[in-house]
Amino acid sequence: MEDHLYMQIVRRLEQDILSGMYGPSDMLPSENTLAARFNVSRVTIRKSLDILKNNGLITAMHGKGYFIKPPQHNRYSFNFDSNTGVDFSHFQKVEIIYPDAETMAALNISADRRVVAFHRVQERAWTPVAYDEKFVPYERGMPTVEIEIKYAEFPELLSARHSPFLLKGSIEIDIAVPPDYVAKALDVPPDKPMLVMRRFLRNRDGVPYGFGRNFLTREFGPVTAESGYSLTHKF
Amino acid sequence: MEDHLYMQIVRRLEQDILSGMYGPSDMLPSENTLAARFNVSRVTIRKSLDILKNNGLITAMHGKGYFIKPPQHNRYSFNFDSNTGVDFSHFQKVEIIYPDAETMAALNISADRRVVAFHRVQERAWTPVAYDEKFVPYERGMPTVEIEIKYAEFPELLSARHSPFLLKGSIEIDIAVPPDYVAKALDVPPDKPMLVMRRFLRNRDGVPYGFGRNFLTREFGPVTAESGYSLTHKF
DNA sequence: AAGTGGTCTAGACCACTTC
DNA sequence: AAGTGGTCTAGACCACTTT
Repeated sequence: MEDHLYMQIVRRLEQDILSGMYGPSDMLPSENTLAARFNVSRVTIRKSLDILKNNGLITAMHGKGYFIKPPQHNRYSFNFDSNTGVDFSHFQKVEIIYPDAETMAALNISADRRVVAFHRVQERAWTPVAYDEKFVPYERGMPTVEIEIKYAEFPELLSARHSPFLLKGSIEIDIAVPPDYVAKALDVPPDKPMLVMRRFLRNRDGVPYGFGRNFLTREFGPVTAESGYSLTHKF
Repeated sequence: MEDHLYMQIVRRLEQDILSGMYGPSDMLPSENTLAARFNVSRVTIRKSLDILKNNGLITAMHGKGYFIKPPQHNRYSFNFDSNTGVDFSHFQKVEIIYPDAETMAALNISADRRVVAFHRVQERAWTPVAYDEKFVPYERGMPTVEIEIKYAEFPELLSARHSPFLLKGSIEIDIAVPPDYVAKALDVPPDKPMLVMRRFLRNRDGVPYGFGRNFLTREFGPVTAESGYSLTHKF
């Protein structure tokens, strides 16, 4: 338990709000009222209210007051670890190849430019549930493939060589027929569409740095995302 | 342009960090140093640093200092509006029906309990690209279907009747064969799997309040999500 | 001991809203 | 004019890390 004043107040107000003490779009007591009630300075109250604001419980209106805010259900977020829902990551191979059409487009490179490809099968309970492949443009003077293996993570591989904090990531969740080698490795029938997560890493100027595909079997299950408040503690 | 001191400082530090002035896991100058440099009080500097902290650019270590934080690419978020990527929402019908197996499970109700179902086809450029259906347990004393129509949004419908700030939302993105009436309405071949987003609304105790399915055609495109810093302004 | 971030205070002034 | 949130200050004390 945190024993800081502002945290106590945050938890207290959280409880009050979630318990329905205030109706939707009701007003909270003013900063000065709250400061007096909790016997703290206005600065401390403001710190508490700031946290509630950031967590989406309330919004402040200048000159009016603080209002209860219904949870927003239009922004969803989910974790992607390339390890979530996976017991074991069976490394397949690293190779330097000419990219397929999709990889070419994703990395914005021409057909004669080769890429380093990392392949692995992801298992759960000794059953393959996903296939993950990552592509990085191959550059002369790159460390040998053997050395790359220990950087086989993505984007960690890139972080080691480029300014990591310049990178922006995005994911596209789609449905696609996997390449034959993926279907074979996952032991699923070919020509059957699968859930696929395409990952893109770009720098701030939009220049692609890496591209990855993650094919998920039925056993893997759906991709799940959540919305609503973020609370400082559970009830 | 904001002319507040703390915002000027935030933008300035953002630029410095993103331009690569500090290496990864480098230290920022101390609060006192920054306060002196920008000629503001320590409180103001802390407010600026707090914002950078919340946006994921830095982390503070007690007794040590502030450190540049590489962007995290394991948490992704996306918008779901049931209107994004859609021009026009063609309302199909509202009906009170007995639920299918999936809806029964999602709403945790028995087979003899009826549900109110809302159907609509979502179009882009006069072409159907998605089918959206929502299910709510039917209760005696509910307003008539005609009245419900104006609440045909989801979860707004529920918000009006239940404590809205008690609701938690989640989405499952999956691949599924649509029901015949969906395939027909979207003019896609039956028995072909589609991208589907299942939406769940529960209260804080996990009790289901609403369930929805959103079938996306190939024309709709992938679901896209983003990771990385959240910046206070664009460069 | 010196430096760092973390908490908290009392008070000033401003901008906005309501009466 | 009174009340509200928003910005900013100077200063105190604490907890943690380094030297």
